[in-house]
Amino acid sequence: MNDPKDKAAGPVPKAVVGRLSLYLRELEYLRSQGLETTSSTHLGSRLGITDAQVRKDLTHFGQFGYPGVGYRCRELVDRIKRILGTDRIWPIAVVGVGNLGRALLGYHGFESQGFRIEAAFDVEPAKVGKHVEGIPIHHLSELEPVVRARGIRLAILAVPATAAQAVANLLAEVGIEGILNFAPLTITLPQNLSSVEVDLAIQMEQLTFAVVNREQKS
Amino acid sequence: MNDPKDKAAGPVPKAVVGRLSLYLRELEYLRSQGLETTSSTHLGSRLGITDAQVRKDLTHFGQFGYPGVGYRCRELVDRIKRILGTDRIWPIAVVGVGNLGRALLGYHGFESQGFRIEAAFDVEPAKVGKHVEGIPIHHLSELEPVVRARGIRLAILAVPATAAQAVANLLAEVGIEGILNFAPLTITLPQNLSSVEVDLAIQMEQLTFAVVNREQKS
DNA sequence: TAGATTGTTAATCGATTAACAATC
DNA sequence: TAGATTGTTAATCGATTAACAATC
Repeated sequence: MNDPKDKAAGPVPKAVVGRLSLYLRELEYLRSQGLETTSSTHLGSRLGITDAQVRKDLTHFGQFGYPGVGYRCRELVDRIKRILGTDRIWPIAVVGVGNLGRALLGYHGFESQGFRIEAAFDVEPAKVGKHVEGIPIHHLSELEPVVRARGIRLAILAVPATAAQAVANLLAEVGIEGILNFAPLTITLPQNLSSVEVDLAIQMEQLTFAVVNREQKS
Repeated sequence: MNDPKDKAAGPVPKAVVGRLSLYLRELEYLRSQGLETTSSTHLGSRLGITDAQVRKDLTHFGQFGYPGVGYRCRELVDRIKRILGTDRIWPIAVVGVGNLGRALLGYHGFESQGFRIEAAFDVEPAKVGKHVEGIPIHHLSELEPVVRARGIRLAILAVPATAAQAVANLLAEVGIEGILNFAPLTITLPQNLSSVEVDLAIQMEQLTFAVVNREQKS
């Protein structure tokens, strides 16, 4: 059942996991184009990654390729999904139904990757009880029973920055294991809880830096 | 006017720029708490960054600190903003007014960091001509005149994946210099155009990987 | 077989950390 | 002054790339 080849031997650098997702995305694209096999060179080229890097990254998790042939797209997709944990459906809770939260409830880019938003939470009476995109909005006080009933392990945190730490604490209490945090601040969490930060203003700043400093590069 | 100390000598690693944004965010928080000075140790601690790293990062751009004293928060905020290019207001165009685009039009996390969404674009007749959050939605064919009239240099790409490359080409044609890309694919761009990718499904995958592989870490 | 491409080792490169003289 | 903290150099660590025998 659990092919040991899919388990990493040592600790895996974060950068490698990020590239794994890129490989997965690219492989799914290649498959949609009708390709059955690909090579490390081909796979990396559009992503700006060298062939050696692609092979090295994959060997963290086992052997996936066929010398002289390359990689079978379908097989590699399955393997990477298993490594990332997206070979199953993850029910998700969205906490905070403001502009961003509402958009995420309607975002269709999650489904195909194994994520299903099952419940939303807010504290505003005007929102509680309504449905958005078919997803029920519960009061935050309902968090624990809903999370338990639905087997939700991951949450998207889309509340205002001022409320983020308190809500994060609550998520930790009810046993949530991973948080995708859109609030623009560092939240402190118990170490048995993982988080990934998405700070949109910071992403924009990376862009302005690149634009402002471009002249020097060329 | 342009203090040469704010210019990097050599090329700056991408990771350094990312941390610069984190320092900025943390410094603004510290200021909101009433602190006037801080130290490399203090600044890095909440971010999980060593004092040596903080100092090293900053010295890429000049000397900002006072031995024995630390860094003056206000001064360092101003300096980092100048480095990132956010010491001014950047007018932004949002292209694609679906769920995500609409949320971004109402997202208030941009304003305080120097970004102002000035115009939105779509091709759906039902949307064109309307206003969302006070921002006018133009037809995509109006891109060039609006971008020129408003001095827009940056765009947020929030169109479906299938349209992303074509719209990106259009953005390049009208002279946009930077793109924040929410479409889950690699777009190819002329090299005088920078882009930053935000793929939400990939962020979720980083989270599932962390959750699924946590046991091994401890 | 010849050609292609893997997995892996060794070499290179770059980034992080430790240490400390200089400074306030 | 003594204490604190910087900027910077040298040492360490880790990640990327190059090269190539093994394999299909």
